[in-house]
Amino acid sequence: MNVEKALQKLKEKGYKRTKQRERILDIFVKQDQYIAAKEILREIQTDFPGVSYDTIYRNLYMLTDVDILEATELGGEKHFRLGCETHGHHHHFICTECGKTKSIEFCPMENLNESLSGYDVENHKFEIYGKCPQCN
Amino acid sequence: MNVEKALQKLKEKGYKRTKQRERILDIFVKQDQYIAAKEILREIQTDFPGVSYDTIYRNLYMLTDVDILEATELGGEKHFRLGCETHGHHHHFICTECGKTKSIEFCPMENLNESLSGYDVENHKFEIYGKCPQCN
DNA sequence: ACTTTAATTCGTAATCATTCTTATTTTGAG
DNA sequence: CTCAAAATAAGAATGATTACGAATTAAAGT
Repeated sequence: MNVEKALQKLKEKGYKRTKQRERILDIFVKQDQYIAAKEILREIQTDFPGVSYDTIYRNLYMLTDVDILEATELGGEKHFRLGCETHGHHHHFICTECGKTKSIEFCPMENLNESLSGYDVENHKFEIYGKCPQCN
Repeated sequence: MNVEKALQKLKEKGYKRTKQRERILDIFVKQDQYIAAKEILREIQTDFPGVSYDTIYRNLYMLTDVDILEATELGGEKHFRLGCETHGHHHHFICTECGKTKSIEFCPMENLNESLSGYDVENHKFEIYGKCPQCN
């Protein structure tokens, strides 16, 4: 996924192209890791000193909504990363030091259909935390 | 796990017995589900109108520390429940309606040791969300 | 290019969970 | 009973997130 492709997708959905949005997308395309809202803000302020949290959050949630970003909660803060489109459903190892991730091409839900009969499964979360080889 | 057993465990670790602590434990023993700090506060205030959040959090964290409670983050809020001592490491289905849980006696980490060589795994989270048979 | 209109952003205030601080109270050992 | 350590109360502080009115801007049509 690159910035232009993402903006194209947004256009199809009726969202406008703004400098701030381009910049936000740019950050995610360049960094393959989970990023907190405040880091996005800090990064963007170098170009747009006036951006507000409202703009950051509104865009992050919107981008997550249209499946350009993925969101997760790390240590009480929401973090976002570019969605992986190369493969289907999967999970992540997440480095608690640098935020970089490694895809885990395995979903534990495959193993336990029968043990949840009677339950309406809506969602699940499987994340592995630790230090990546670089940070270790 | 019952209240007396828990208090006994605390005594062994050098923690004192207080009315507030008894009451907190009581709530967890009676409710087999994840509970947010504010719900604990509300419940306790019927008996101790003056309890502060400080007391709640201090105790919840302490009880988690000594493995009497388990903690997880649900929707940006920390939630706690009585630890399941009848079995070892396991995971949970969590009802998003009532907070009740069902133990999942299966850990996905067993399946992927080799794919994470070079990574220092510190922790993991596997939770299934949905509606339990009663709420469904 | 100009106008219109709705989307978007800015600036700031409000909210909510959690943590911190200080003074006071309680517990349990001796 | 006395005392020191532990625990609590009360409220302020913090930090992430959300909300909102006013101002700006993108883009679609004229």
